[in-house]
Amino acid sequence: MQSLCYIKLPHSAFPTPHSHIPMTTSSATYTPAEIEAKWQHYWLERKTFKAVDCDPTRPKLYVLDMFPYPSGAGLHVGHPEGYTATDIVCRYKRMKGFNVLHTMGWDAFGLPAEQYAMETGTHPAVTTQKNINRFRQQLQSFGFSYDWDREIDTTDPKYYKWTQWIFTQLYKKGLAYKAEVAVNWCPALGTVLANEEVIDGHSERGNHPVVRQPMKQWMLRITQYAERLLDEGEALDWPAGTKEMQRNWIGKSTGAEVDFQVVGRPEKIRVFTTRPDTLFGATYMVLAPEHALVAALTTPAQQAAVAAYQLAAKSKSDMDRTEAKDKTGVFTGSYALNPVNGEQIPVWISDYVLISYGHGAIMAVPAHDTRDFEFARKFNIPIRAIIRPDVAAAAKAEVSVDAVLAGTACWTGDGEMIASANAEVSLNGLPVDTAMTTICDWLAAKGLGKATTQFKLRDWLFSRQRYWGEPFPVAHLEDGTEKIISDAELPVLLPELADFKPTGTLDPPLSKAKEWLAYTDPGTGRKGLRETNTMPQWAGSCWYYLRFADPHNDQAAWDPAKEKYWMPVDLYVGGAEHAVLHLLYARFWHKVLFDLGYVSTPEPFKKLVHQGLILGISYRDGRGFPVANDKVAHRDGSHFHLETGEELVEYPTKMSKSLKNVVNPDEIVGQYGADAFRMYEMFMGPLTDAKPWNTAGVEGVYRFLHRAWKMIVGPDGALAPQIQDAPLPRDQERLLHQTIKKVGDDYEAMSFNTAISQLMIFVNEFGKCELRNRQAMAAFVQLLSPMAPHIAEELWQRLGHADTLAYAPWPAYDEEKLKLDTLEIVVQVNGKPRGKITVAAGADAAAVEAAAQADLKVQEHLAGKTVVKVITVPGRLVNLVAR
RNA sequence: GCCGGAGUGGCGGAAUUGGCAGACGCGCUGGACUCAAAAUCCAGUGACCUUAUCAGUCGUGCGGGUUCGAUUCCCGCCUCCGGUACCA
Repeated sequence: MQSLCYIKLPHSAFPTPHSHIPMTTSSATYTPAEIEAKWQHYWLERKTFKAVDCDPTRPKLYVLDMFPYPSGAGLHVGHPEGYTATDIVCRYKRMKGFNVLHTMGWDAFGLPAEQYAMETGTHPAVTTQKNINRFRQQLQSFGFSYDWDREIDTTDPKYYKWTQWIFTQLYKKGLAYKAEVAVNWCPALGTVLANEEVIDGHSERGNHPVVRQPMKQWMLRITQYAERLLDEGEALDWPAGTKEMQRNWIGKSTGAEVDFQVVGRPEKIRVFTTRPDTLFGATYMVLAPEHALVAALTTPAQQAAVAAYQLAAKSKSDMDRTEAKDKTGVFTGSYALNPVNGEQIPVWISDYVLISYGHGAIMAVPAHDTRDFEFARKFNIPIRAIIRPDVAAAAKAEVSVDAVLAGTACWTGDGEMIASANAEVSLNGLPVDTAMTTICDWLAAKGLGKATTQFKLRDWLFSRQRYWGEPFPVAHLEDGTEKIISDAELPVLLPELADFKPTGTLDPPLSKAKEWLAYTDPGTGRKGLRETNTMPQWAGSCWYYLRFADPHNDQAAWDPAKEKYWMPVDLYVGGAEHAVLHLLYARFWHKVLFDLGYVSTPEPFKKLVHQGLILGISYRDGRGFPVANDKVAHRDGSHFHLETGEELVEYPTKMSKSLKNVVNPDEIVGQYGADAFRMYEMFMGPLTDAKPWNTAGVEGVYRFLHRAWKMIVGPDGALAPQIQDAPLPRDQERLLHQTIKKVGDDYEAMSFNTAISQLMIFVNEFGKCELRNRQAMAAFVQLLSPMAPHIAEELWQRLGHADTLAYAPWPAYDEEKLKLDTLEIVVQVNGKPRGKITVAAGADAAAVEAAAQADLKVQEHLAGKTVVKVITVPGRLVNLVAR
């Protein structure tokens, strides 16, 4: 493919268009509303933050926010937290010379819009557009430096055309298939429900019973990528916890599969076990109730009990099953042969064995597995110890070795193999790993089993019985064949249905679109029906970061040259709630696209950061019950119940409508301005920590911005008279250079709260000074600008600069100027600080030590003692150890 | 239960490699300005002891340990938050 890439001149090379908002302001006081409108207008109109494709002259930086679902409620204070952090990084890096890609879009397909539509009769497309407009307006009011020309919307046919195209790529690679899968079917509502809409086996709305109903579903073979998703995730610069969660989700375990011959029948039961070394301890087997062999293995006498159990299991959701604390099960009446010792062991069914993992059947070793132990105890099945517990380990775990050997206690730890031998092989006395390979070799030689690997990860259920999603590019032809829609026929438009309510049958809403449903193959003229399932919300968010590299391309999903230039995403910031699903699905698609040669990197997101939750302030009474904020009176720093007068305790919780502790960012911006809002969000604490919102805290940064303003703007609106070109005194110069270093280092580390502290220290000092060097003021404004860009642009302009400061080179600091002439050294006696001495910066250890010993206070503490040791930390302290 | 993260003043938080705990901000107290208030500015603000100063003792969830020295490292616990759920 030929590159569509071209080099554009930076925006400043073009003449500036006219403007309706005055581009010079002269007010003497800090008026956030006025200057924020002015600069937001300026940036939008001049496209200040346009990312330049394939610019070879600058290093690129792709900084991505998790794009929001544009809900009807608008943004809450949690959204702008991560967005502010990335905006600071972007603005900082532009000044450091990077070509920054920073974009925003809308993950706009999904359930809430459809539900809202059904309640109000408004079409989801209408609600979605309205919500998007609101979100865009809100995000622009924060002054985020997005390249708005790259805005994308997953519900736009120009976008989902390519979502469908990627599906065709997966399909052609054999990674998409249909399978019978149980869905949550609610007969009363006549619809299929998503897992999150089902609570305790009942529908979230209406509380109607929900049953598990098998249905043909599209599945994606993510399991084929399990190993690579695991291995290639290791090296990523992601939070360790997130990588760990993905590892657990993928859930690789190594072990063996073993065949057990059914007694008196031709069938074999295949099981997966991670502990083939415990085969001699297997005293029964368990099949999942849904296992295909259950019918064949059930003896006439057990028929009724087995059927009843199967029925009960069917009506339970996975959740119900796992919440059951007591083990349940039914004997099938059949026996199988333990391959290592030829013993006949009973075959049971129980819902503690899951049909979807391994082979849906297990060998049970009750002596050394807690679940099997509980089951065996309940049903009086023999328990045979084949590991003698390590004495020390057993003592530590408070488990009696004798009890284990007697089969009255369970031991899952290490120990010595016993009673594990047949005529051909013995595991007795072997360590676990050797026993494992020994038995696997024996099983393989006898054709009874082999070493193998299993994953917890399942294939991805990819279809939804919903209206508001991407239609599948698939048609079912009259001759029974399935056709994947050709690229030329894409997009398959979502029909504009007026009625998209559930059909009352298992057919999805799209089956109501009669005209749309009829499909004729443009090549062969063959007729058929379109697929009526839609894709899940994950689909659009699986690749949006790629589209941002080339959002308007109608010839391809993206231009390879642009993809190669911008990818991978250098920094991705978003909530930890997406740690597994979104991030794993996106990695999966990316690897498929990589294998197909459409993208240039095997991993999409180089560095990942999760912002912490912003909590609301809540109150609870003496019994610990929460009290909604509108029922709380505040007096003298204490909190009381409006009705009962009881004193309440303040504590942080997740913001919720019911507690009335949700903070609306629009109100904060309206009252204090976007700059104060942004700074407070960053000042609350470390980005990744959960932290409580306290509106009083906004006052602090708001006051700081006022002080910063007054440091530079005089009472008449002109520059403060203290601002001059005279050189900086030594102390001020040191503070300036310290501040440049500290703020830059903190931005690199995304430690914004400490950068703000340093800027506050700077203003506290310089605000007092009668001489304020103009260059120092300009540098300060630049340091401030990533966090508070509006006030910074305004002050920059007033300091005499004609152009935006967005690309003004970041100030440099001089290591030499950070140094102090004299140092204050702490003198400790036996580790306790007892005095301070002032020494010249270059003083040698002996001189410092002598000065320390000479200090009067130190001498008091040394009285009657002998200094036996002196520890000197250069430039910091002297510790005199005395006896 | 398992996995991950965190416990520091009245509150949010800071502290480089183990080197003055509490930067910065909120709140509070006192003062200046004002007819008064708000705003602003100045000073103080971990606890205890002391009339106060100077000084001293204690202090980073709890109990131990290593070290001249521990918020930081090690061992054992407690509490809170997030994730996960019988994965053989």
